[in-house]
Amino acid sequence: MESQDLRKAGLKVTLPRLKVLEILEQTAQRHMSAEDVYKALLEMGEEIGLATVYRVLTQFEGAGLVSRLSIEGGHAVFELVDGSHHDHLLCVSCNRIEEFVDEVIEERQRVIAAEKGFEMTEHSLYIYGICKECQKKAG
Amino acid sequence: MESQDLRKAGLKVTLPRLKVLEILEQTAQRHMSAEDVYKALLEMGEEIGLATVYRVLTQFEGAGLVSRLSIEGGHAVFELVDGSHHDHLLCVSCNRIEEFVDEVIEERQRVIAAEKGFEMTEHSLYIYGICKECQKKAG
DNA sequence: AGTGTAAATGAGAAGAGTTTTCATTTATAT
DNA sequence: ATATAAATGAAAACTCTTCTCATTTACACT
Ligand SMILES: [Mn+2]
Ligand SMILES: [Mn+2]
Ligand SMILES: [Zn+2]
Ligand SMILES: [Zn+2]
Repeated sequence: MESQDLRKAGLKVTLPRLKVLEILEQTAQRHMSAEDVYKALLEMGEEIGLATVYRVLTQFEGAGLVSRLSIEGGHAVFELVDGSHHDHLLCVSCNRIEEFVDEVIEERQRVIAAEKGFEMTEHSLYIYGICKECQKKAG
Repeated sequence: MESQDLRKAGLKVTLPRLKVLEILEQTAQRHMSAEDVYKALLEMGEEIGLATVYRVLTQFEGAGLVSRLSIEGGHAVFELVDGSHHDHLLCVSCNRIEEFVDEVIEERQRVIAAEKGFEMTEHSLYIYGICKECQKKAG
């Protein structure tokens, strides 16, 4: 029951918020742009404005329910937070997104930040490339 | 003499291109937005349009003379390519940018891409945090 | 040096993605 | 039920960047 998650975040339980959560939970694609969410809502018969979708996603991000990927050149993409941090591989040809966790990289980042005297708050790591399927298609 | 670099890249040797190169070479700040370059040109007395600055920087990027950082939420930032690849640390408080190279991370990225069947074309890694100076100021 | 032609430029319009504004509606505490 | 603060929708605004198109420029070839 996600009404509780909303209340915990200090957010009123509204239809747009519940529906956006529902989309994020039930969608086949884990990573969705605001536009994707907006269209999924329309297909579901919910006429929720795009501005509201942006607002709600941003609030969810603030509440730690959702994380935002800022992909080079493109739209922001959102995904439900499900506990653990991970980074991403992106196919530049078909936009497929894969996830990975690498403790070696995570640790090196901490060391580098410490060496430079930085108090690390976060990091963003994207590996761009051509996925297996797209390599096949290209021959 | 950088006219040669331009010619090698198949670009005509024009005043805007020479001046943008000059700015990038002589500036104190290694990392500059298009706007920064534009303003530096104005201060130098060169009335070169912002659209031209964007065009020239994008062409320089294509020619491998310049690389572009896509920083979360903000403007793109450009820097002269000087041989080796490096990644960046960014202070979220004062926008200071520091550079680092870490072969362990570079290698792990190759391994991860290979494991996922990706042909890696590039990567982007930013460590966000608070720099030493800003930590002092904040107490 | 002069000429032709393709490329480059400047100014402003357009574009994409996202945020803001503001009048109206809604959730929720009383 | 009522009051009130918060949320919403629609459109406008915003920011950064690219495009359009008329004019200018670089440079290959006389
Ligand atoms: Mn993910
Ligand atoms: Mn750099
Ligand atoms: Zn692909
Ligand atoms: Zn700082």
